[in-house]
Amino acid sequence: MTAKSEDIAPEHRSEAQPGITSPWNRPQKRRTQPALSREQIVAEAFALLDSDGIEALSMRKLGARLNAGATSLYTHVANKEELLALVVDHVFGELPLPRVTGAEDPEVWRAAVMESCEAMRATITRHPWMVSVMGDVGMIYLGPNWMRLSEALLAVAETAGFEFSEANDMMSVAMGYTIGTACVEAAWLSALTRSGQSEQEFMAQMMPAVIEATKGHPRLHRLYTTHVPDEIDEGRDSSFRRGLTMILDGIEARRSKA
Amino acid sequence: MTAKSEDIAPEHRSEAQPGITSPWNRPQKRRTQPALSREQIVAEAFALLDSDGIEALSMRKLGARLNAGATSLYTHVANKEELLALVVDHVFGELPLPRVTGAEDPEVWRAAVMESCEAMRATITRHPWMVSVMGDVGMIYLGPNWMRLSEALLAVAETAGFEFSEANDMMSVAMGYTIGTACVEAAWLSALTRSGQSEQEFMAQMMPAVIEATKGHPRLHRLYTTHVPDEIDEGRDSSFRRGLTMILDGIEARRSKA
DNA sequence: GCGCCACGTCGAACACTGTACGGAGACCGA
DNA sequence: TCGGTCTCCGTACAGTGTTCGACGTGGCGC
Repeated sequence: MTAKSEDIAPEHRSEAQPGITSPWNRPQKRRTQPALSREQIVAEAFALLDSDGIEALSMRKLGARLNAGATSLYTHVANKEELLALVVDHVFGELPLPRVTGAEDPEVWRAAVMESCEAMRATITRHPWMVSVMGDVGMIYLGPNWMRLSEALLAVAETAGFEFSEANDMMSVAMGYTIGTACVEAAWLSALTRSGQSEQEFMAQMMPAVIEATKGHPRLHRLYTTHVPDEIDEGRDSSFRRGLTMILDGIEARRSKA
Repeated sequence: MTAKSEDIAPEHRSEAQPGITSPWNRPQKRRTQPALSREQIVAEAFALLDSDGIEALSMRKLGARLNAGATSLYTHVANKEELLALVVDHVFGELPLPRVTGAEDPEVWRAAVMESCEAMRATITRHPWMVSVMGDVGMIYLGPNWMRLSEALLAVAETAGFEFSEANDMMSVAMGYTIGTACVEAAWLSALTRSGQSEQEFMAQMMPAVIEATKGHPRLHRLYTTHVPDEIDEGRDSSFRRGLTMILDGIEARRSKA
């Protein structure tokens, strides 16, 4: 489990009693198998990102959490960017795959796409550091979990009767909207988290700046002062769902026209 | 213009001819006004980002390009994050505002929204570093240029006859889709740029990995092997436009139903 | 004219970062 | 028993963002 002193409790490490060798501090049976693994590293990086955010993830801190040296990680991971790519795909692994069976029914495929998009959005907003990461990591669209999800969505669209290129269009529109919206929301949420305040407090504190900034912009002024406050949290959920519904309407209309 | 030697051409700097004082190298009229300005710094950061990418932007390098010390920047900008926020809004300043007049005509408002979204997407893909930046910078939605644009889009929707909250929904759907799509594209483009190859070369080199990754995913395999190659560049443009059209269809349908 | 103060600039320093390199130890097959 | 290979990690390097204090200058009150 640990790397520096395998299977020995911390209080019995050789550093604690230098020079003396006893049955308790003598390193025994060292490393029959690698102490670190890629999965372990990715999982711990994930946990660190979730608890302390993106700026807290350094190779040294991650190594420390694994009871390992910073440079040990490089035998399992090429560099930090690759690690981040692995973590992102790991997160996508949390997402449930949409059900394909029965997708001939418009109600069913719409619900399937809707659920997938909502799950994706929930995942991104639950792990707001993903927004920073996705910008730095160019290639995440070849990760196994992302591919599984894409394939399943294409299968849903195909079963629903979409032409191949239509299915592709549908998927990129729905996912594009989902990712864009979720990223904007996540940026807000991570600013919120960094401030350490509740959303109400944060907005109250932000209010003077908002009023100043919306000077000369009556519609935005109205939007920020009257519209936002009364639908603070699930307002975002329903807004997202409304948008996605409109998009699916557009997709369906286009198909029935053809 | 420069900080170390104001208004003296580079070839006449005192470092070039140490000891000798002549009318050309003698520092004259030192600093009647601050040598650096926020606008200057933002503009130079913008240029540096465009030419060398996000990882090349450091306070020291930026200072050097302005013939100034790194720490001098901090009198004009609180920290790097604030600088990035300023740069992002500076980029949004490039965007043309949509024309509001005549937006009662469905053809007109659709074209206006379309043009704004296409301009936004073009800007993000032309400056791919924006993707990395938007993740780190929480608060960019109070920048003057972003506000100008949002207000104008709301005005278009209002003129088109949308209810206030409908107008807001429309804007967030269209912009969410645009930002999401553009970010995905920009991530690809910046990976492409980093590789230093043409898109064809890059894809050819990537092909084995793609084929490996799409094993067991027949639809993705077909998508990546037959669909992409023949629409390499403006394929993305037309794909984006198709998606946006479908979205606007959905928006319009929802409105006429109500 | 003189003194003073505020302001913009910057060198040095601090605490960190990612990662290349080489050594050290332990396992496995011969 | 002897390499060879694999994993781990201490050290080191080049860089990062940012703080602090010093320094020179220009403008202002007197």
